[in-house]
Amino acid sequence: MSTYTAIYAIVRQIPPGRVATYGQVADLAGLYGKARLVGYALYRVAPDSDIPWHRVINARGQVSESPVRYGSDHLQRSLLEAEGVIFTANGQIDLAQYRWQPSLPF
DNA sequence: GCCATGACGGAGC
DNA sequence: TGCTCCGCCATGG
Repeated sequence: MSTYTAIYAIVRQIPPGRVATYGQVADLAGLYGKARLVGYALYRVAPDSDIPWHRVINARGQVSESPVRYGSDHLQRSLLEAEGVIFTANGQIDLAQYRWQPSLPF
């Protein structure tokens, strides 16, 4: 049982076609203000897991790019588009439309 | 055990 | 809206 266990549990609850921000996941996991840990947790989990890591984006509605990802950000965008998430010409996602709202009934 | 780093967020300009 | 700086804390050397 580690700190990341809560993070993984939250990410697994994100339904297809929806996205959540790092800060939102951190908050739901009881780690308000510690969004960095969420990013680090997803970096550790890797894509060979059953966790929908691609549904987690930053607060700006964009896919975070980093040298350590070696272009997996492109994969993330493809996975989201496959679920019906539309990207703007600026490479952003309309959070007002796609942000996961766990408090509201589906 | 200390130091640098990082898939981030928010405040300040 | 965009850039810079600081705080957060787990991980690796």
